[in-house]
Amino acid sequence: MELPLAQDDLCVARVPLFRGLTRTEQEHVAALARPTRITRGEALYIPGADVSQLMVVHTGRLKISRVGVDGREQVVRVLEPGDFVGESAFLTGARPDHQAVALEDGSLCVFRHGDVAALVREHPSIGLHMLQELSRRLEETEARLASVVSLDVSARLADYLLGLPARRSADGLTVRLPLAKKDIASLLGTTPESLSRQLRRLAEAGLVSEHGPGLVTIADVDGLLALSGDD
Amino acid sequence: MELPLAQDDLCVARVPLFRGLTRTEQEHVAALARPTRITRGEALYIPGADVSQLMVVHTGRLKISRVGVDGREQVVRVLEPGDFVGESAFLTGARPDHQAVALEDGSLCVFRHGDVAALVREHPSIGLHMLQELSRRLEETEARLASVVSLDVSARLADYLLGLPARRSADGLTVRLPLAKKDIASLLGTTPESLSRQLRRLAEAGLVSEHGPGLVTIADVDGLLALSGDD
DNA sequence: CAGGGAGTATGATGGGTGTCAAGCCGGGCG
DNA sequence: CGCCCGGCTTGACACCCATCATACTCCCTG
Repeated sequence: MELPLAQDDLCVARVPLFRGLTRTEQEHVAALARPTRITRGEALYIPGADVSQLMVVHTGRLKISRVGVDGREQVVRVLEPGDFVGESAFLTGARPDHQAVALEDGSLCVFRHGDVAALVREHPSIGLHMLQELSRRLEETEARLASVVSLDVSARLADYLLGLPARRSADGLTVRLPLAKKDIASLLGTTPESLSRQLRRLAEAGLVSEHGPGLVTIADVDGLLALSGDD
Repeated sequence: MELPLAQDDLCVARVPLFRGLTRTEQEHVAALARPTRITRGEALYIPGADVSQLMVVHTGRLKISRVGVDGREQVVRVLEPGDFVGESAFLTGARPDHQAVALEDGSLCVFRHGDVAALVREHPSIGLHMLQELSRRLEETEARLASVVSLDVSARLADYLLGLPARRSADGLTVRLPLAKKDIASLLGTTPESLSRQLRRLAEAGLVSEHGPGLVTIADVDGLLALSGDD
């Protein structure tokens, strides 16, 4: 019984949702969590499913996406460790119009909605953290909407690259693309073809260069900044 | 002292945020509210302002919009009575990158952030209602993002018209456009010119017709549905 | 190891729509 | 009352970008 307990503990401790709780409170929360393994490509739920749990990502990443009437996929968001899904069913009772797929093997902490409701009432700070997270997501989505409407693909791509975690390297900053290019294209509201073309343009202009699988080094940060929404 | 109290009371009672509270609790909340009048065209706050209050719309409507680097306005959302703004500053401490302008004369109930925090801790249901509202907004914004990316202007316009509150009339359904057409265009992620053209197309196709100021009657609901995202 | 599917790159092409420009109309303010 | 500004419409034009098609590479699986 030692191992699963330790797992729960980790899950609860790392998550912003439960930050600020005392050790004992965290243990109480952990007792309600059901740890679950996920394998790459696995669908946690599909559109219209009855999601009755709040799922907190422990390790691995999830891709949330819609599928349009024509079957085309639209990436909504990518969940990293500490992020959660399933709150909207919990809050509004609505069925999701999107799906969640594991991008890689990983693990989740799953809570039943009823337990979450009790936790929120017992520990208002959990509700406040959820509010903060939803507010952050809303702002991010509004920003993406604005950029799709007002910026062309190259500007959105420049924005995206500049927003990635970067590492100093010999000839500038090096970033690792966290997603398949087709998914990045979808996130940016464009197609893989357009993304490929624009990335080549940036390379031809000497602003960036690609080496290897998903490794991009930014040679001219100011050049990219000028292309992007500026600010 | 009777009149202002009655105003506060109304404000609190009508708002989903404070639904489910007992009479005494509502009175307690009302005591913290500061009623404020707004006049058409007045800016409640501008980008970068220090918003230290949660504002609940009592009467009238507000337009939330961003202004791009080129000065072009992008409508984010329209607030109706019962809706609120200012929660993001309260939750994350961030300055807004958007502005709020009154679409018409009206009134607000304003709460100081500190009071809101206390209220949420005291009455968890308030926090839950805020969560529900943010979750709803997030879903709406994600839906708009998806539609801008995957639907053309005519489909978005059809969607929009079908989503408006309608009244049965002689030759179909009649809706009243709740916004200036330029604002509707912005909301749909397009330009006034394109909106005007597409609306004319719908009229030429016999699907809709315009009479008077912002009055549109939908002659062929199924025709519009076929144009829109279907479902 | 060979097959196959998915992801990606590149080219050609057409269409939707943003942009610029001009004109119209209505309402608000002086 | 009449000016004038802002919203709206219509037209012409260009261009970005989605689409279709093809080909290449890599990884995974049988």
